[in-house]
Amino acid sequence: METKYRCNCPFTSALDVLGDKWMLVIIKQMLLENKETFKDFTESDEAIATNILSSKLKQLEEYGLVTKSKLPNNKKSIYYHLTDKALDLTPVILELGIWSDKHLREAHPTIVDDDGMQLLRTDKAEFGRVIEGKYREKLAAIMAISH
Amino acid sequence: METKYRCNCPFTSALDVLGDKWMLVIIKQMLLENKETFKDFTESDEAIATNILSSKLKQLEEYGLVTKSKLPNNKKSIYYHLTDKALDLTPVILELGIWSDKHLREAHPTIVDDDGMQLLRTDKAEFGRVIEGKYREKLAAIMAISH
DNA sequence: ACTTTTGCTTGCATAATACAAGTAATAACG
DNA sequence: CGTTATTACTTGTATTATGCAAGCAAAAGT
Repeated sequence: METKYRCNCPFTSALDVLGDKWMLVIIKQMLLENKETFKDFTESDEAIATNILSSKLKQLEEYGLVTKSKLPNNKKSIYYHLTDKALDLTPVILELGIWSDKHLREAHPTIVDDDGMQLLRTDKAEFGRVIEGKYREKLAAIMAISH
Repeated sequence: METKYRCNCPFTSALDVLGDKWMLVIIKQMLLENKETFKDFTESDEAIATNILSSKLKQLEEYGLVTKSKLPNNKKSIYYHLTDKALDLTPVILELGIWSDKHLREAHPTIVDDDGMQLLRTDKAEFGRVIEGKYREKLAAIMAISH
């Protein structure tokens, strides 16, 4: 893969990497929904096809947004996790959620509105700290035992 | 057009609307680069094809992100502008820019780094206020004379 | 041993995007 | 007034991205 950047605009360049149907969704699933393995992703609500998932995970790796590891007690499963570069996309994802919460409910009334969304609405920074903290904890645990 | 939302996740739903190669780029061009007419867009660095531009502008209208107007002294040009719903995407666009600034320069060294980017880096909130303020001013001027 | 699970790949269908050309309605110019 | 240029598109075709179904090898479970 060799990304063709459309131009020198930083905003457009970000979208050259992330502007498709799946990249940010997969990152969100890892960050917010504890998805770690191939199977986890295939079972998610978004129902990504396995060939797309496979190719997107490869792209994410090439961009340095995702790394893989195996756990010693499980030779079958591969664990995917986010790098710091991907964790720095947290604000982008949060802002998308805030916008969605405010503007998409009219067209799409069944969008979830749980405690998490309420926290995001009332204290975005705290929401960000909480999820990033949780993710880093989990990551540390996995890294400690993976090889 | 009838958007198929993949699921009830607010983040994914935002990407059902915005997650493609062009939607956020066009919004950015209007917000940050004073693009207003069909011609403006075709002449931009991103070099969008006219058929894509046409279909994306239609989508943006249908989503309530863009409206059109004509100026009394010009029967040829159609002026496209952002709605409040689209202006609320400013934080998303800024966060994409911040991420790009921090992480994409290595892979794509020619990304611009001007006064605007410096302000974005050092004072995101101020950057947001400035560009949104400027846009609203311009919009008010156009609205005052359009029919 | 046999079956199931996991992490993929392959083949084919459809949808999104790209490129080139053409068109109708203005507007500008001689 | 007639000719040319500009603007906002559409149409046709090629290429790329995504979707769906099936298959497959390695590991795990029974």
